[in-house]
Amino acid sequence: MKIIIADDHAVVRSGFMHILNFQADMEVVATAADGLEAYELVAKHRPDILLMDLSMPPGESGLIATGKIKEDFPETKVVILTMYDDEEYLFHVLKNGASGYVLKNSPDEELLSAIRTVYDGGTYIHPSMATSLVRQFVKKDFDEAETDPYKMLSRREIEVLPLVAKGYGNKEIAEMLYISVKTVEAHKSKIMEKLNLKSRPELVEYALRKKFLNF
Amino acid sequence: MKIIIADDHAVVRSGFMHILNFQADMEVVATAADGLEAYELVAKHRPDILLMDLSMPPGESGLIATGKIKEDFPETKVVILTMYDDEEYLFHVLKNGASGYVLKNSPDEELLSAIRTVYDGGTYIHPSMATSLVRQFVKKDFDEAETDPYKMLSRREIEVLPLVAKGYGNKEIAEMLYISVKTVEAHKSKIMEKLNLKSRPELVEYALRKKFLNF
DNA sequence: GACGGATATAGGGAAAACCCTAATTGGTAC
DNA sequence: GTACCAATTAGGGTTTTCCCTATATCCGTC
Repeated sequence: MKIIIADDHAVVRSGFMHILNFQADMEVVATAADGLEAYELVAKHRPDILLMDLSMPPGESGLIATGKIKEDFPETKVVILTMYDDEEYLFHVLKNGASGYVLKNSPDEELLSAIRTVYDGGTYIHPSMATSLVRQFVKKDFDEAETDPYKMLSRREIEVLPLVAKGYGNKEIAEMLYISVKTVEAHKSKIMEKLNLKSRPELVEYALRKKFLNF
Repeated sequence: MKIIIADDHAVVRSGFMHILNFQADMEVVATAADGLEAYELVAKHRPDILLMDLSMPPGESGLIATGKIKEDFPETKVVILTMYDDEEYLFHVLKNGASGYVLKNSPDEELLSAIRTVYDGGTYIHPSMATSLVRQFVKKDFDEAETDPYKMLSRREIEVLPLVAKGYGNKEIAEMLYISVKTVEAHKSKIMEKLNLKSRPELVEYALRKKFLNF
């Protein structure tokens, strides 16, 4: 099978190429540094499999590219390789047409197995994430708006989130916003519920990721 | 030369191993998923080179591990492989004793060249960062004592600071570091005293400014 | 030996966070 | 009218943090 690898890190691309070219049934025909380049190479080489990183800053992301490639080159199957085990990413990627979702923190054998499963017409998802997928499938239809904190959270929640993340106490936040401590607690709890965050460190990380912490 | 690879992503480790084992003069003798494991493997194998990622959450970071390894195994040379091209990271890493700093967004040849340079007793820095280093070197005597957390804080304090800033509770940090809650409280208090920080938000801001939160 | 720093830990009380539950009001959509 | 969400607030119990004080050991320096 013909494979293209897309990852923003050159030595990482090279490493994957070495792994895959060791397999008798796999041949890496090209490598790309971002989604745009991946699209162009898919158009040129028409591979069986595109193995692509999800996040390739500053270039086009694997998510965007997946959608375009599935639309224009449906015979090429996309396997996403990523560090993100957050189910939100998984859902987005699958909705955009990817056939596989593999974590970078997986052994080679799993990556190879995923590629072969997808090549044979199946869909591969890391087992630890399959449960999340089923649960989410049962819920109401997933909506694009749900990835954007500005659409998921209320205005007040958007005010409270960075303050909590910056380490201000509930009492301090209450004084800043002219509300009661109980209200702050309630907002924080609701934020974590809406964003499915289980701990304060997760909240801080989320705030950092979403660039909420500009001092 | 004997090499150990440390990176939190299994397939990435494997990829690097493939690249390096292709070289007649290189042999990968072990791989580690975090700083702690890297330390143990260095103790066991006494490699010539440790090729290590800078950020390996949730395990011990490459920065912390570099300091420990340089202290206890000075004959092993550390090459940091990272996505971070920010000079702040570079300086911290070099101060902690690393001999090489290579960006993941580099071609194989550069990685191999860096390893060989370091093995031969040199120091390797990506050319794009060398200018920054010289500029900062000129400034450094003037500013260093005042602003350098690595001079102001003890090793343990440097471990505790980012954890506090990330929102982990004292109890959680105590469990992570195998110390008592009281010790965590003491370290945090000492950190704030030394850095003249008056509140938790100031501590978080400091940690962000000094780029402690991606470690 | 004296001193200081690093690391570790304790006691104890007050304050705060966490967590669960519950309620009210206003606005909007059906 | 009903249901839902946002904003606000409460009660109450448990856990944790904060803050102050104190101690011990080890190591390095003078």
